[in-house]
Amino acid sequence: MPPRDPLPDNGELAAVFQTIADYLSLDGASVYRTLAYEKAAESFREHPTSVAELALRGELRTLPGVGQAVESKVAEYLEGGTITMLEQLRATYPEGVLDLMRVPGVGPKKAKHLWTTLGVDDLHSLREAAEQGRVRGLPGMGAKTEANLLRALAAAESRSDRHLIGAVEPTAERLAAALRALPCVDQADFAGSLRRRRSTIRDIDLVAASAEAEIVMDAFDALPEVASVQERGATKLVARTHSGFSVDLRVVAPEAYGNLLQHSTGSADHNVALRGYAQRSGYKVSEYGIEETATGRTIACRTEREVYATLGLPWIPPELRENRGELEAARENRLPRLVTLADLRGDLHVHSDWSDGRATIVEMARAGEAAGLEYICFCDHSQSLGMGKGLTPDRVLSQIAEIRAVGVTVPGISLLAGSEVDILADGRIDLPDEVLAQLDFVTASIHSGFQEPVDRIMRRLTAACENPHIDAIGHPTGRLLGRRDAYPVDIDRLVTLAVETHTILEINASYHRLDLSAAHARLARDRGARLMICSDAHSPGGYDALRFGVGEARRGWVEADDVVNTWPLDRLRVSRAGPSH
DNA sequence: GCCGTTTTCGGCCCGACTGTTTTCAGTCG
Repeated sequence: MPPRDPLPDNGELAAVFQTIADYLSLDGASVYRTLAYEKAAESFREHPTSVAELALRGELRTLPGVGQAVESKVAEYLEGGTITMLEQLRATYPEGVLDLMRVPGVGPKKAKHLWTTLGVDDLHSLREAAEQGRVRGLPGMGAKTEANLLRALAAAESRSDRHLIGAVEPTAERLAAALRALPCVDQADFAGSLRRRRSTIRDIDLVAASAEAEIVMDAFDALPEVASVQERGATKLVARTHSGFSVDLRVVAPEAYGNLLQHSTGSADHNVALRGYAQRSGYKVSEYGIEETATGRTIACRTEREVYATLGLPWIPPELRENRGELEAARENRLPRLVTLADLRGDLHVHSDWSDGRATIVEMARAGEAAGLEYICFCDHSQSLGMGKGLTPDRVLSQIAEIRAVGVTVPGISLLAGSEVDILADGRIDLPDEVLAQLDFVTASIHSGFQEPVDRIMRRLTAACENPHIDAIGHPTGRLLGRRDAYPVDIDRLVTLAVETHTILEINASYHRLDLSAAHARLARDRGARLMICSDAHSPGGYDALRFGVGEARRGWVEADDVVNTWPLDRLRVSRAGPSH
């Protein structure tokens, strides 16, 4: 039987094997077996080229975590679009039970129990059961569990229809590139919240410059990533991609491309404010041009810069367009000189396979060098991190030696030895001071006790900031976008503390975190706190995340000098030996 | 289920925390 056409992409294969893993955990399979399927899913997700083609060439087992069982299941899926074992699991458990496991506090055991004893088979029936007080009767589940469930469900619902920027951007980039490749298209870009670098995005806004809107829209409709077109007018269409994103495409004549790009980039608040400002200066702004009210003359702008220039303003970076003072700043010529990706000289938060990273110190060093970095700091987890992967004091000392040794063999990049040390629930730091003192740079993070009240959390953060060996606080609020809210942090007090103790606050660039958030980063920066934008890379490709961190920082009006990893290493070293240490 | 100079079986995934317990199961990182 010939393989399916078109071949499934890596994301689809990863999703299939992740689903098998989820079902197996529900089914009570061995943890190792479940983990094996998860590992295969991750391998597929991470692989840069087509996994399906790799399988057809018989080379699938070159991927880490793929053995005989996974290989034959991929083959089965490529042939028939289905896997017998998965179908059997589907027949046993309603698909909605898997959703239950994504609610914080519900794992496979509770999900299965909720289903077998209460008949709860999706999020909706879980909410009903909790509201009716039926959950608290189950063994191991009391009134508090029930209340936590309801809170988690409410939080999950309020963020349901937004996607993470890192999940959306590759699709948006491919679609924009496909438009640019059309002969009748002069220019095309994504606009909207994605261009403003918001951390979550509802839909993809695309704009194209062309005199042939019909042809552009026909071609777009025919793209392999486009699943269906819901609405279509003369210059605008709304479509859905196979990856589940909603896309708005607007086409305008090249003469007015700047107007459309500006209009579609938004935000709505920025545009309302801009139009008000324009009106007072005698202009009317729309996506088709700027009308001079006195003469009725319309000025079409090919570029966005012309739009702002026509109104007597400098170009405003998209990340600032939220009506949070950017118009006043532009008018008074005091827009910030926002930090850029090119400004970053180093990355102070990188993992290796010494803890939960997937690559060796050499591999991470080479990849950092290839990413254009001058220095990186290995901050592997300390002993309390689970999975037995955190480093004991002895292992930390061995790792320091290894980093020094590798540093000699990879001369193009400076390697620092650090740690991402846990701030334990009682405020203790997970490594003794004499070990911390050996390290070049120490970041302290909270990885447990998220439910604690704000004063307990603050006591822990205070202890970390006041420890002279600790240089930075990692992902300071612990939020996981779309999955988990921040633990309660009094950000005002944390920033004050950071300034007083010269502790750096991280903007963790992983698009699952982006923590500090833009709003918090702006507060920190206004108060003179030092920041760092770090990838938290766990693999060679992980440095890619830096651009998301830069986007979040720019939304927080952060300039290069506010960010210590834009500094040359010498300046960073001097500062570490400075007054606070 | 995967892996391998400790090698074809037996490790791998441990410790903290929460909420419910009267000694611990489930969840999370």
